Amino acid sequence: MSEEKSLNFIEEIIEADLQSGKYNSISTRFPPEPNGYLHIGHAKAICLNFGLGLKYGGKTNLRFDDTNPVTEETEYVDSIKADIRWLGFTWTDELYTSDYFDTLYRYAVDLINKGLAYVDDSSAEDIAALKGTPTEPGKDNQFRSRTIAENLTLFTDMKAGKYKDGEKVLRAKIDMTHSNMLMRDPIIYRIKHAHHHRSGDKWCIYPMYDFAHGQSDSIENITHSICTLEFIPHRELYDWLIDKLGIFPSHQYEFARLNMTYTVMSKRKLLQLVNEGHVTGWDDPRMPTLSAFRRKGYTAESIRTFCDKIGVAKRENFIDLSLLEFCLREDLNQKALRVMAVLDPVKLIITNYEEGNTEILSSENGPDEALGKRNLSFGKELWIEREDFMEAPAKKWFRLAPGNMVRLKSAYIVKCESFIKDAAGTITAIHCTYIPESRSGSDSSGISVKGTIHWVNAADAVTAEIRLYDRLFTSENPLGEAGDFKDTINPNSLQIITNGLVEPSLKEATAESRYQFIRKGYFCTDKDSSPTKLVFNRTVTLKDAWAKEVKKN
RNA sequence: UGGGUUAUGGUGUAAAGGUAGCACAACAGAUUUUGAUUCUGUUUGUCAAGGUUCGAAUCCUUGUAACCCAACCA
Repeated sequence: MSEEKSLNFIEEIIEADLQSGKYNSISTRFPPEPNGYLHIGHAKAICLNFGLGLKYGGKTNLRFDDTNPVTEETEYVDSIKADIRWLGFTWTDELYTSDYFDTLYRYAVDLINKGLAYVDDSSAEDIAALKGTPTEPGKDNQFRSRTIAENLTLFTDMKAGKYKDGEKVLRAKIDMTHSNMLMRDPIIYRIKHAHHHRSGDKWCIYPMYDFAHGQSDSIENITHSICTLEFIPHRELYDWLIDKLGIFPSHQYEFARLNMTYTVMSKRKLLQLVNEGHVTGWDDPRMPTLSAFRRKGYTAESIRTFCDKIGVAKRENFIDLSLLEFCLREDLNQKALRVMAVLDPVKLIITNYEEGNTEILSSENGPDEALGKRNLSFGKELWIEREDFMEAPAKKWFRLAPGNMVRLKSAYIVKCESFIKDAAGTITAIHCTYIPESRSGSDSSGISVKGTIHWVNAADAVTAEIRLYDRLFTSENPLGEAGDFKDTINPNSLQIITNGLVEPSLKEATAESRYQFIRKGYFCTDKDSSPTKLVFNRTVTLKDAWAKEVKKN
């Protein structure tokens, strides 16, 4: 029986609210600013918000928090929608804070009329100077005492475009000595003569986050507004504004954002990686963005499982990348078709196999019989992985070595008789004999070997480009290192193999098809791939007990 | 040194005064035509010090540590 999963603290709050009759149903929202691509940290918030909506039969809106026209673009809006859909969630309503600009403006006027907001002519520096510090209270300035009528006129003029950027701001009149810095008369409207991706040039004043977010939640009747820990200090202002405006009381709850080893999760830093060319774009498979994970071959299912496993709490966390990879492998192990591909080929010649002979062998497509079988051709000359041969075998080595026997996956047992080296010492061919009675499925040889290796038939192998991705940073915690986080960028995060050889069944591979290249890892067709030039991305390696063995010695 | 938030194995996350559990990681073994998968087992923990109690991760006291807050960003 499935064990009862304990509730996270937000589910506990919701169940209590539902039980007490505070709400009959709940509403949540996912509120990204369209100023970048979604990353794995957003996936946690998406799974939380949409998951809650699904679990408690409530609605979950997608709301673009687009109050800053200079950073936001339609490209980002589109990518965000695509990523959420890919993750497998459907929003109730697609909304934009910019659609509330008229309402928000009325709210601001309302605040002025209540004597709770004023227009301030100070410069940014002057405002900062009078704001005080966490340990020292701030001070009032002369603009704070303007009359309601004057404030109304000035604010109308701000809206009408009579002032330049930065000349004036509208501030909430709260308390310049408040212990919470955010309550020291926060700026709620600023002047920006900028083109907005949706409202165009209609506005030259834009509300700040604090004057838009809670109000938008309220307008949408969001019951549980979930955000990350750093917004805790904002909650007091969030509640203050809702109270003074007398609008629907949404409530804010905060959880700890996701941090993960070997990556960074801030949009600003990711943008830097893109702009400075450390990666090829937001969907470069080394990025922690959802579009990058998708391109690299991750399944949406695995990311959802991951988000479920990491839980939701209020304490700072630092999750092992290996947990994500575990979720991925667990899923891919079920789904990925098994095929053979040789990344670093060396020729294997079966000396006792008849010249020109070809036979068709059958191989399973995966551990699940439902995945079926496919045919493979086999002949005298094959390609095998260079690293599967060792001239002087190590301890516990059970792959190919002089005099050693291994099985060629789904084919025959072969014995290494000799090998050829060129002048530079590189092995150019390995000569084997095969055991005709050892054919897979009808093995009567009675021989058992410890090693099984993959191969492709030289007669019909197809060349492919194979991109091997590794973590982007060498440090577990790039931000924790002294110096710039970019100093820890892994110089070997991408290795491109141009002459990989894959079995011919892969010729028909379509974009985002997922495979397991037997013994090498999970791979997926890249969007750059075409029938004339196959390109595969390594999604993740297989667990490798041999590599560990080697490391130990 | 103002205010706020948080402390449970290496990493996450449970335990609502009553057996510190689960997952990942690590380690050992079995199975294996992928050194994969699967299976079995092992190691490791309540921030500290006091107190209340038959009994404390949980309650109380006093400390300690980490994180957040001084953008006309969100």
